[in-house]
Amino acid sequence: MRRTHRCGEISGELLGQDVRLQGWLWHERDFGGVKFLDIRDRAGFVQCVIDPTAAPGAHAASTEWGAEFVVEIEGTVIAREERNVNPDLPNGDVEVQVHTARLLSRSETPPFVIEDEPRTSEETRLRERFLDLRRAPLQRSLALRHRLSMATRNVLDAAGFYEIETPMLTRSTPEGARDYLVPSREAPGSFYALPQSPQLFKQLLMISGFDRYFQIVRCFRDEDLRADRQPEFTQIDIEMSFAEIQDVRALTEDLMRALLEAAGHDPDVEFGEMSFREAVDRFGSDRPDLRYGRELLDVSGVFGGSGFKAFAGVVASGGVVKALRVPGGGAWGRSRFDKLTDVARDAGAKGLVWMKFSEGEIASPIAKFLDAETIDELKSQTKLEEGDALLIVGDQWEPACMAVGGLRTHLARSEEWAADGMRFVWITEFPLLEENVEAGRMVARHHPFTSPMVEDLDKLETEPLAVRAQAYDLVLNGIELGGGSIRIHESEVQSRVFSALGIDVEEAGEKFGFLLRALSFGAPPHGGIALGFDRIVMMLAGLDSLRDVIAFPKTTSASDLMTNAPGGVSAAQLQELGIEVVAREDGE
RNA sequence: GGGGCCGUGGUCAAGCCUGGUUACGACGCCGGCCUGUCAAGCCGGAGAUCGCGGGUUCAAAUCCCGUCGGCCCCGCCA
Repeated sequence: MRRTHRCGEISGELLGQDVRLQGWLWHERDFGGVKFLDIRDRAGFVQCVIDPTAAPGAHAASTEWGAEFVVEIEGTVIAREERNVNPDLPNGDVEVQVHTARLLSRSETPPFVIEDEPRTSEETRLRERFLDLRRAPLQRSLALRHRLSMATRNVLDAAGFYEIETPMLTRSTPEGARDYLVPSREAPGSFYALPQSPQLFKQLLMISGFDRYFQIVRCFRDEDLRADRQPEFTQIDIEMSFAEIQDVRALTEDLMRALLEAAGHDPDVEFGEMSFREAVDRFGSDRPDLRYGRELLDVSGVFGGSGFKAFAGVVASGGVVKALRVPGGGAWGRSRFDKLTDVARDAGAKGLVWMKFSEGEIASPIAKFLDAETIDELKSQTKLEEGDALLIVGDQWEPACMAVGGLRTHLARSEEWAADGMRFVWITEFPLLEENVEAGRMVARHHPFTSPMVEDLDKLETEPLAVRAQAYDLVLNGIELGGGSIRIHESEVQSRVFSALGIDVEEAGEKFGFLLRALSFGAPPHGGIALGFDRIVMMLAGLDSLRDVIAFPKTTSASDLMTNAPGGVSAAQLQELGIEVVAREDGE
């Protein structure tokens, strides 16, 4: 017999109705006589009451039940007496008076209690993920995830986009992250790569004339993980033809507003815009969190001719001196500043100079190098007030900004600077290329198919690092939600970019020949964006770990504690693939 | 690749720094009592190779070395 309602759907609107419920026995409260059962399903739970005199059969049947048994009860929805109402529950004003009770499935004693706030380790939760997923917060996360994916499809369908699937078994290409490889049985020694993104395929779809494409698609990157990074993750991948930056951005903003609405947030948000240069200069980050100010201050002028030779030298050689004013920092002791020095070093600084203003006195390790006039100027330029501290780094522009930006981000977390809210900002005008010290050559900052800004095209050969890209990132509260670009649609420009990247004609032909060939057959101008779907769900759910919005996530070492993946395979499987596993030498 | 924190009954966790009788406690579990609770309550009970391996010591959960696993961060990754 089928259920008549979900447990969480029982409410005052059903008073007097007979219902049949099927769900998991959550809590049981047995008073010897009257007994309460909370029956739970994905919609919520409802209290069911068994009166031993009115329903002796049900009372007897339920005596052997335990937590997480799957049960069926039939009963009548009744109002609770005034004194028994639980105002903390959505349906705490009613209960189900049980007539009959039936066991559908037994349960072992669960390793942990299913409850909203888990009193167990994440390790145990991941090992027993099927039980962890029964918890209401995860049920809510995945329900939200579903609503957001539906909203995405609705918005993009209405805007004329086709959802088209692209291969999961593709080929490894240079650039970007490390690939996950899949060995070929037909061609031993050859490998497929799982896609880092469908980048090339979506461009080919544009060249094929599909005009507007999207896909909610799994991507794979074999790199070290973080709370906001999983080895496999989901992107909302979008590409459109005959589009310029503003078209992609406007569409993305429409989509984000729809997603905010679907998640129950105010969709009336502003999308700021800031060039990469401005973001680094003001916030020391290419993904600034605008929920708090604390902008970087440029004090190069103060230190330029000062007695502190290290900074004076930096300024003389074209560098800058950047400072962060920290209210409350005047009370900090030496050890706190030492820790911040470590933070600054992690962020690339050679060192950190601090200065604090407390009880009318300036204290700083470099105070003895500065005359009173310089200190006064520093105080007035930074609007330094009693109780503040200054954190100061001198270096070339980008490393100096990024180091102070690292301090800003670090202190924002420990000092809880961020206010509530959703602060979106587009970061634009990224450098097309950047220097990769390890590789000893240029690499694409976004990817090698990104179009340079037209006005910078001439510098591609002469001053490549000054070339800006038609690329843009969408940042929300300091988290990068995604990024995209207008692509190169002329094979001649593509060849010049490959050349700037140090990819020779032969290599380009071997790895990307199909793209270059496609570009030569009439490629429309096109561009797009890829948004991190897991991150969007995480942000809109107000969570801070991707693992809480993915049904079956992996650990920071890319393993699945439930299935124990990755695992070994049989010798026969390896032989079929022509693969031999060799022991890794120590120290490698 | 590097740094930090952690691993003790089914679960969470104290003890570890300063080595020494039966390893504190809570939740859960089992038994009993209880007719209005909602993390029900009260009484009683069972349950632990202290992640694994080695070392130091008369003696190791505790100190040392290695290793495996989890979390956070840097590098890496968009």
